Amino acid sequence: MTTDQTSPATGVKPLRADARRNRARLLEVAEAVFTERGTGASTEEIAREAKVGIATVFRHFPTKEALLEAVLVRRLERLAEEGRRLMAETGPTYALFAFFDLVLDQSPVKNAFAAALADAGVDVRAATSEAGRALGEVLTVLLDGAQQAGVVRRDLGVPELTAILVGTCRMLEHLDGHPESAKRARAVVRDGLKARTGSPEEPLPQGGAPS
Amino acid sequence: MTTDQTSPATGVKPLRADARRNRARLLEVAEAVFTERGTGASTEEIAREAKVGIATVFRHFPTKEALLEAVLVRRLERLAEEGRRLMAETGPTYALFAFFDLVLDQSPVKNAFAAALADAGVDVRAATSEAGRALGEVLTVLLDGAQQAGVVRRDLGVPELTAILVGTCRMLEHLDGHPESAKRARAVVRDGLKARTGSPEEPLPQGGAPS
Amino acid sequence: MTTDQTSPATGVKPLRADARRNRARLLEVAEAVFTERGTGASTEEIAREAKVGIATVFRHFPTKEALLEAVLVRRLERLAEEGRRLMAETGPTYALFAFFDLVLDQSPVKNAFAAALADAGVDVRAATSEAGRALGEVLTVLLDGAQQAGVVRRDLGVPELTAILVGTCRMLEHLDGHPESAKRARAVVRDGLKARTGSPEEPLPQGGAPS
Amino acid sequence: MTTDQTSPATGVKPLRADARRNRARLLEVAEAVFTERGTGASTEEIAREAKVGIATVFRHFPTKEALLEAVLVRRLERLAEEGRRLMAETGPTYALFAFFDLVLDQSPVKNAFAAALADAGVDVRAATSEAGRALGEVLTVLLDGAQQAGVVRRDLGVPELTAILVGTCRMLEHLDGHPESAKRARAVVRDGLKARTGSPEEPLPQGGAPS
DNA sequence: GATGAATGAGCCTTCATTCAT
DNA sequence: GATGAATGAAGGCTCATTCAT
Repeated sequence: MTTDQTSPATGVKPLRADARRNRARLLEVAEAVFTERGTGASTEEIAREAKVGIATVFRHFPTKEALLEAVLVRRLERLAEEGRRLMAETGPTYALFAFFDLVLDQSPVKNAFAAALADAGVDVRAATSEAGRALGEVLTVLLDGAQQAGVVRRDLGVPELTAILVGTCRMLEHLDGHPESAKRARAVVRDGLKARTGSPEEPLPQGGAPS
Repeated sequence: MTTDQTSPATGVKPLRADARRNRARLLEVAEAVFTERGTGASTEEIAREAKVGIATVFRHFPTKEALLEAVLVRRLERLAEEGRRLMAETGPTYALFAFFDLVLDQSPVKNAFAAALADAGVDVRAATSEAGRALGEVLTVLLDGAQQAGVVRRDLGVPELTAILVGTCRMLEHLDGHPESAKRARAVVRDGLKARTGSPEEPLPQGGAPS
Repeated sequence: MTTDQTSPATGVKPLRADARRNRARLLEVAEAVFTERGTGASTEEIAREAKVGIATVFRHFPTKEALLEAVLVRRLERLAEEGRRLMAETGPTYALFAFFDLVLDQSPVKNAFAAALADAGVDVRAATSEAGRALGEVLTVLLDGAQQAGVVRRDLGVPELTAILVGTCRMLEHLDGHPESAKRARAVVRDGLKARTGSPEEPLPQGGAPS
Repeated sequence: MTTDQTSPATGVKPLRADARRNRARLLEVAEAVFTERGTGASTEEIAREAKVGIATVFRHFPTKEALLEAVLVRRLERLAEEGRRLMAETGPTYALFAFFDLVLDQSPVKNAFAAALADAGVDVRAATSEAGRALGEVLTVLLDGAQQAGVVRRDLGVPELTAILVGTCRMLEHLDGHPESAKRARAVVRDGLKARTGSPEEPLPQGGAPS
């Protein structure tokens, strides 16, 4: 489900076998390179690392920005998938926290999830994208579950949740190499998310911020 | 106190009047441009915006990185100053939260405090720099005060605090244009910072401190 | 022999036809431009003269210095080749003088052999380079031959020879446009090279060697 | 005679005391810097080393080229003076060789006499300059003396002599750090200059090359 | 007359993107 | 469809030279 390859209704001509392989490898490599060297990494470097001619990159992704977007989409898709999995495996009470941990546990350097989201205004489009919406739905389910279970304060919606996740990524990035400190910073956010006993927050109004 | 112009003992030759004006304007403009367009903004653009020849920029800051650093230092100095002021005006119990609010209230776009800190490895040097150390001291005082007053959990140190501040900036950046959501995200962090165990009697300041 | 195009064992990927053409043209043009306007000539000018985009120059030679070095290497290679040829065709007695004449006969303007050798410390690496060593060997053979034949003083080695050649280039450069004077200056050096003591019977070649 | 300062007939307004001092120091420093770092050394560096504002340099020498020329002229003047001295002290037989040695003994690095002469076409004007002509006359005397004394071949004129001197500088520059080799190279030139016994060269025609 | 800040042209180099093979 | 060479627009930085103090 991650990469559409044979879905008959997409209207996209099915790629040749090698082309599909190239595309997949490119995405893989691009993700690695972008997260390691930042989005400023050169297209040529990605091509080299993927052992592909530069022109091949541009055949698959007409623009560097398109490549970035594709990488982001893949990430969002994967996150949505993992969210669904956690919901099923862990149950509503803990799934949200498990999801948080899962995202944050990715090496902070590798975790340019945030960076990718914010960079170059790509996020705007990403939010409206299919993948963005799908992830939004998953997050909604996770959040609802946790709130129903009474373990997360009720005044939060998906937009806040996303922002908090992104911000926490940044925190940990800043504390890279200091695991003890990182642990404490995470505790701060986790405790802040918890439903506060004896202070019933007003419920969320509908429709507010970007997902 | 920010710009020495008559201090007799600094050892730095006092700049000519016009030069000082240009330098100041450059820093101002550079801060604006860097925060608006990111640190990738071209030196030439800054020169243009400051109505100055490109060489003038390089006369004042021999390197783009030097310019970035200068902007950052200025910011750190300002923050330290404001921290000191808040401590004096607001008292130890509320000063830390007031400082947080003050930092976060700066237009999130302008608040590339985080970005500047993280970018280009500048932060490393910045941390060791005079300005970084000064700010560190102020933060220490603020944090100690709040912890002594029992309003902030005791397992936090300045590094965690800084990271949390940076991360929260990011959060709000992500929620730019959605003040209600931003308010809630801030509440999450604020609550997370509060001392947890057995101190329900200590009322937390609501939405900042009296100023 | 100068440019390998089909040699199967070089390990360097054979360039595409057009690329090879460009590379060759670039070297040609660069040699001309550098010798005419000095090594300070701009890369852009070379690109323009070669009717090539500036980036093409940098694709072939990642650095201006690399380009300079390539030009120099080519020169050294050519010289070594000609030295070998002269040795074979002219014989040990006259080959060295013939080589001198050949080098000096190149239009003095074009003869920045010296300039290239001395400029920018490139010479250091050049001397250790393959090409430098090859030329050194050829010179050794030429010199040995001439000394064995008794036509060149025995207190000279290759280093002195090289320096004398370079210096004589400079002389002639200085006398460009005045062939009579140049001829006399050459005679001075030639006579100075001759074996001095007790070998008057060996007649020196007049004005070069039979070719 | 080296620097005209009070000569009433030059038409140049006599400089203020400090101005004259500055001019002298500038020439001194410029000579040092140019010979050490090459003529590419920046004007600003010279100003700094001379402890003078950059504008002062341009007040005295309206152009970098003008400065270079002035340095060269000073050199030529000094050389002429030393030539005269040697003629007087050493006598016609040895004066020319002494002059050669004197020039060549200057540290080859410092001996950008050649470089300066050749660079930027300055030499052309220099040759026609007062200083150039003066040096030419001295050289004529030296050469004539040596030829009359029978220690230098008769087919040489001043142009050839100059070129040989320049070229020999280059030789030694190339052999910098190898005094033994340098000594041998010098011997080659010296021997080449000597009158050859039993091969009476044809006398020089009048008027041939630049001085 | 001295100073040093300002200037803009120019240099080397990089990079996303297009074109010929 | 893949390849890699070619392209030109920037970008950071330097330097001779001019201008205001």
